[in-house]
Amino acid sequence: MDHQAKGTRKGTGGGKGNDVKADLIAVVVAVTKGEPRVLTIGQASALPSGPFELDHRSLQSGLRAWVERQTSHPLGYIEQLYTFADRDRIGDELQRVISISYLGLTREDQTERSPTHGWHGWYDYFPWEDHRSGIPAIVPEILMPQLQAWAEDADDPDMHHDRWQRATIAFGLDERDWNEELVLQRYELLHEAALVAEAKHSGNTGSALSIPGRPMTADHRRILATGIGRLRTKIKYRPVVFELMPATFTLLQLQRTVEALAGRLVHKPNFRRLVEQQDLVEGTGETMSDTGGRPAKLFRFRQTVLAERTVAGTKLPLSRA
Amino acid sequence: MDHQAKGTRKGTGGGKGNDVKADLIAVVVAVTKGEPRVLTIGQASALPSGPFELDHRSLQSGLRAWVERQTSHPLGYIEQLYTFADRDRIGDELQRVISISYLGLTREDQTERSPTHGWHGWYDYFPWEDHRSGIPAIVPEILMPQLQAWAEDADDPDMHHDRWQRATIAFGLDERDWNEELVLQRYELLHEAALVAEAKHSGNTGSALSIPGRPMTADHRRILATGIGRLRTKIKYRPVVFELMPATFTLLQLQRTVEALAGRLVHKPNFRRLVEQQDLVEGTGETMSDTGGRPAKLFRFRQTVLAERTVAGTKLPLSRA
DNA sequence: CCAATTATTCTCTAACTGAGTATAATATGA
DNA sequence: TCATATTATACTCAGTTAGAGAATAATTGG
Repeated sequence: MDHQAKGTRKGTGGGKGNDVKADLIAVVVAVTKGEPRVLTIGQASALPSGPFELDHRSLQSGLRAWVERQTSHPLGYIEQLYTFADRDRIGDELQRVISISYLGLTREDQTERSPTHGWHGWYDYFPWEDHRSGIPAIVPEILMPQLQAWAEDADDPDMHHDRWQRATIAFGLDERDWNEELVLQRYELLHEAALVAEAKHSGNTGSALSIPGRPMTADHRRILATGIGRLRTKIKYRPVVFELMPATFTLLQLQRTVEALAGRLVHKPNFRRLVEQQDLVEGTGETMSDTGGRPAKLFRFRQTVLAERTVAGTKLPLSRA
Repeated sequence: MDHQAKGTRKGTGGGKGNDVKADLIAVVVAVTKGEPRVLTIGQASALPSGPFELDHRSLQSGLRAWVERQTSHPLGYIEQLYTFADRDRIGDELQRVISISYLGLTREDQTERSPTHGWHGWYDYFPWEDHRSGIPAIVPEILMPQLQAWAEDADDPDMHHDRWQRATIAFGLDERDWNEELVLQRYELLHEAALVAEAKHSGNTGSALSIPGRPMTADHRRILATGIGRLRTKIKYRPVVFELMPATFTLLQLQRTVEALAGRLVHKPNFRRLVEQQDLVEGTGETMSDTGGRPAKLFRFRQTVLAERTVAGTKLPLSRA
């Protein structure tokens, strides 16, 4: 009954039939005591989220409002991640839901502890992603056999080959090395192979017991994977670790934070060299008497770097072993 | 220009008034005869777009449907860019519009020419972005003086300094070199300084005549800037140029395409070295008698690379001069 | 055949990376 | 007190890569 919008909109326009709900959803990350953690609500199984409302000034401010309402935790740096509109996000209504996801970085507020929200180590959700102490046992012992079985379960040889190749690429098998950025690819592969709890459409082949990692509501774990992947990529070329560090810190603390995010260790002397060469930090003059050993100099980030944040090339060395 | 927006306010069926319209909008790029071009509709002043509808299977397929309906041009590779929900995207209705933008890569169909759509060189919209023949005159002669004036127009010294610093970073002044990826930052800077036609809120200081680049509807030019920036970043580490090339090509053609996108020239021998070292291409055995001179070998992309597209590190050398 | 033009291959140097070693400054405990 | 463990910090070195330029090859057009 209502078409022919004059000028403004072409095709099917003014009708309510195509209206959607827009959800804002946040992956909020902090690193506490060398562990990367994510802000959750409910039983640690959901990310903070809520509808985009008319009185939100922008998507960003709407997101901030929701996170602060649900967790009373203020947000610093945020950046858009991805917009989803999957079929399986529709409830029993006919209406669709669009999810606009964001990545946020903060420092964890150590004082307060609330029943409405919590911080959880992100490797609880992705145990195969932490390679700081070598390849986690779960990879060769559980994931690879299951993925191989899944590949062999394919209909034709081409599909078999394709599945297995994707697995080897994603998990860095034969000759290839582990690429810590492929967090999303790995999760989606496991999802496709029905090895994560969220994938329970068709016949679950009794492998339910070996399903790895803590699951989340709806597609929240996929969104978390997106956020982790983005952050792992980003720390390599933009100085965003800042947002996760206290005002002053030792170089080892900085290194441990990077390692926590990347899920792999870096070569200490090379790390220092790069950080100092790039003038990312400056000494405060003070030192810190840490856990036994020579006291470490304290550093802070240089203001200039923050100013040029949009541009600066902050190559952090992420080497093997 | 308004229609009798029925039920769009508080009582949309099933909704509480927070429903939104979701628009899909596409930056479709091709490179023809060494010029990067973008697919437009209308008077070359709008990008293909349309509402996300209930019968679209996904955001991607909805976008494909709209582009093909409006331009009868099929899309190959597409990737999500960004989701906007600005105030100024609202018409005079109360309802909001969310724009989900995508980047698409194709080859231009040389045969057909239609009145409903067209291809336009993207440097028409961003004349300051093409540095293939050195710094365009418009930068030192028009943009920098205007930006300086804008900086000096600031309220306090801090703001002055901040504005000018952003300008020097974005346009690669004193000591810094031009960073071709900062397309969006530059456009937003010019927008903020009211140097582009789209920024006509407050008093336009008579500089209307010198406003550079062809404007677009609403914020389409900003979305185009986002797409160009993303593409310029991406060609450096992922083999996406493929999508823009014919089945076989010479190495110089490949180089010219990269240069067209990046808006800067590269060193020919180094370019070849990198492309060949990485096994991106393989010779077809044939050669091409080009425009006078030694015939060039023809190449095609290797299948393996396409398979590993998600992972491969395709470093293209983008040097100065 | 000569000049112009483009393709292709090589060379050289500076910079950067990955990895390992050496030295310095503190705490701890025999 | 002094050796030892522990962490911080500095230095070295080989292999690789990046930027730039030179040299050679195969054409076309006079």
